[in-house]
Amino acid sequence: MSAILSRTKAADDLRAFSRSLPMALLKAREAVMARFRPLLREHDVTEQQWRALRALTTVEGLRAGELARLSCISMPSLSRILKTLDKRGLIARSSEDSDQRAVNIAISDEGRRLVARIGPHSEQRYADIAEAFGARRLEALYAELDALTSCLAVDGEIPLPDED
Amino acid sequence: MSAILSRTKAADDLRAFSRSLPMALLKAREAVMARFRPLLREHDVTEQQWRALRALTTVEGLRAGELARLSCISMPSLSRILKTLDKRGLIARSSEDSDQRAVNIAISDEGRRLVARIGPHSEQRYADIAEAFGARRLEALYAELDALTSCLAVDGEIPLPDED
DNA sequence: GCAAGAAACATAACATGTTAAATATTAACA
DNA sequence: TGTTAATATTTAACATGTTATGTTTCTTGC
Repeated sequence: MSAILSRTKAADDLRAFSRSLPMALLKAREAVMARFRPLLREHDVTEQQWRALRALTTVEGLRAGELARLSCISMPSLSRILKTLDKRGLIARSSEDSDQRAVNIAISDEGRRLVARIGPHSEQRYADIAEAFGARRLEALYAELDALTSCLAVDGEIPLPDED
Repeated sequence: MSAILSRTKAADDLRAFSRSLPMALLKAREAVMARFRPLLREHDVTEQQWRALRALTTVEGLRAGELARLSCISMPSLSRILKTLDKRGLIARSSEDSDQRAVNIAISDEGRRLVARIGPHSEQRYADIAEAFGARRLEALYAELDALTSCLAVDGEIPLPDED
């Protein structure tokens, strides 16, 4: 019976372990990304490269720090990613006149074409997810995720974009 | 006025961009992990090492593949992590008699002591999050995340642990 | 039994995450 | 003005994620 008891205890602990918030978020993200990764891979861009390019299509001429915040990529990673995107001719970098430290980044025509090629497919996959899970339900999940994020945000932290 | 128009358009696109499910999940996860990382760092374990150790306390004697699934770590990563944990004397590896390919992994006494030291603090941070966000609300979020994950799971995919 | 295929891990190669430190430039201020 | 502190970005070092491939060990069909 000790065997049974310990087995039961193990099962309970396991359930507790599986009920970890970071892991729940990780699994959900992984499930979502599984729908996008093949598409991005077909076009030889990584998830992060895609996020950066996508952000660059929304605002012309971003500074590195701004891009990092918008695309949720850490500066060290972004620094490497920009090097790659630059080599591939998908972006252009230029230093700012008013502040020589700053780097201005703009998407190139080729980068824009790449986004234009991938974009529609990405939107389609996104629509598939919304349909499978329920559009309304998905909106509610967004709201809860945003709430959790801002609820846990420390003062010095990056806030969510204004929801005016 | 063209400037105003383009600015408005950019703002709209930006909002659409920020409304990306992968990024919402990423931000939420990041906000949560920000509460745990300092603790883990204090004890010189990474997030993934912690997940592996924690899983190993729930079931004695796991095979590598099982541990990978339970802790949501890919086999290549786990392979490296186990090497590290082994070197640090936190786990023990042994080959299985019935199947020479399989590797049995067990947490060591020292590993168990480490988990015992960190565990309570981790639980405390977890409780803090539950209090800040609302315990009930957090449970609901779990349920939605699990639902999203299984909703998007492809057939060959790893299912969620049984919720009997 | 044995050869072909599957399974369980390990390794390799490249990209990214995380932390700390370096570099260059600007701002602040005594 | 010159020295110090702060800012923007980069680089370094190490750990992990992702994909592909290698290795060993079962399994299966013949």
